[in-house]
Amino acid sequence: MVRVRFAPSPTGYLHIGNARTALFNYLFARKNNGVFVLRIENTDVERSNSRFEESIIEDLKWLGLSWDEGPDTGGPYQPYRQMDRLNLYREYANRLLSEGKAYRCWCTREEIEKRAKTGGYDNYCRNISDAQISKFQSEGRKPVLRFKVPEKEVIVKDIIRGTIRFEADSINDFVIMKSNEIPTFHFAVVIDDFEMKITHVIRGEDHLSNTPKHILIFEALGQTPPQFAHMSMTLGPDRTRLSKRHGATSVRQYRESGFLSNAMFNYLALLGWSSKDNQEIFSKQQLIQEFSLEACNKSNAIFDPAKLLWMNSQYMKMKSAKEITELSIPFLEKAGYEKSNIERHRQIIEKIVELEKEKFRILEDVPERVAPYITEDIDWNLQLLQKFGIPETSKILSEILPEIKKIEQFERSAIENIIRKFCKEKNLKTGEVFHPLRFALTGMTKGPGLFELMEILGRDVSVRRIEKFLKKSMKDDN
RNA sequence: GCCCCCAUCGACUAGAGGCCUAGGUCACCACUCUUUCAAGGUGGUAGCGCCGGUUCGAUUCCGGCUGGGGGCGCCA
Repeated sequence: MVRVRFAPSPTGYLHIGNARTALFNYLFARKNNGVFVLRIENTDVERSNSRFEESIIEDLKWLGLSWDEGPDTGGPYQPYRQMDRLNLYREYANRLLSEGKAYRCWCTREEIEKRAKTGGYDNYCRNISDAQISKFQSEGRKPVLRFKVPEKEVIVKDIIRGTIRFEADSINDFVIMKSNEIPTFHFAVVIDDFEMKITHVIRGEDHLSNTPKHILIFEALGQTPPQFAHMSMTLGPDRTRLSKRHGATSVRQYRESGFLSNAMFNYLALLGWSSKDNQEIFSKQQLIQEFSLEACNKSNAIFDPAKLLWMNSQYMKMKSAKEITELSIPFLEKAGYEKSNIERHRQIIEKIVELEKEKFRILEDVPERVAPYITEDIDWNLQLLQKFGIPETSKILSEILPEIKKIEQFERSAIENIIRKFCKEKNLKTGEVFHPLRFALTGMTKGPGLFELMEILGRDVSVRRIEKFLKKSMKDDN
């Protein structure tokens, strides 16, 4: 039975890179009918914050990465939390201590730095006398527990990278229990991974160099290490680690600017993994079907928001107008429209969305294009009409207005007939009429087809807007 | 400083010795479609880091160099 885990530390929002790690774990678990575990690694009491834990969980859910297990609380699955498992770590730590595989170290950071020229700790406390220990104790020092690293070469067998050897003396005795009796990452991960019967550790390459430490702990505890798969890292455009200065790097930020969960899911899967047949758009099911660790790329990948944007536009097209409308509501509210106003215009919004759907890249694109249809006051920026000439277009509009008023069935084909007839009679190019008309009606130089647009607006609103526009353009002209 | 990983268009990648005149996608450019903005269609620019081997033949195998990334914390 395949069992994998995603183990974020709640020290910030869910990062794009972490989300990708979570995704790969998830895909691997689902592909193999395995179990996906979420474990919150909150042993850094200084930096951990439950606020971040909550946001990470929300974002994982949003991405559709659901986990399958949790501590026994009776309710829906909670994640495992390391701070709830301290007794467990202490138990194993004591065992290593009593077996002589770990020892107490009393050194201060300053002392270590002073002694060691390069590299880290010099294993000073491995063999100190009882007298020294009493002295340290009497000074009130709190010891840490260090792992006694055996002198042996460690071989890491990695699914993605193959076999990697680490020299015998490349690792110093490292801390496994801090002086506050909380385990360090290296220790807690190992204990949890075998306690949770994790079969495959899929994580970022930044942990590759730490893996020998982990393997050594597994061995000291008489456990067989899980299989490892170290994924390439996600970098920013300047090839350095993706970080805040690269702009939006959290899942949350993309979510809030109107990216679709499925698009993000799909895009992230393509970062460091690809199918053999050039396919780029995958449903979640297809991704689960096709995914394999062996097909993962070894080299680091640069996160490209432009391709994400394209991917998102593809998913926007796939959604129905109804869905897009529904999803847009928060963005319309954010753009300043009252909830009641949005509800009142719901049908109209949906119609516009239907017409404009393939033009949206993200949900945040919706409000602008929907605006003229849910608000009364149009703010005409006459500059935009400059190339047609304000006086000329005003003349055309005042001439066509009576014709529009006369249309009985105010629906697109009737409107089209009248307007095209008008163009012909006046010997005008269609563009000379269509563009000013669209502008007068919506205040925009872009939008749906003119006739569809007018049908949606209705005769009353259309007439009123043209009249209002004429009034404004005359005034500006003088 | 020591250790580890990586190396194909600007980006994501296909390629697992001859199928490569290096393929696809994003971005970019041009053309096209068109009542606008888009979308779409067609085409284009652009890449195997360098030096040695191995081989009849290297993008593909080996070594070195260079470059990039990561690790060496009482952070995870």
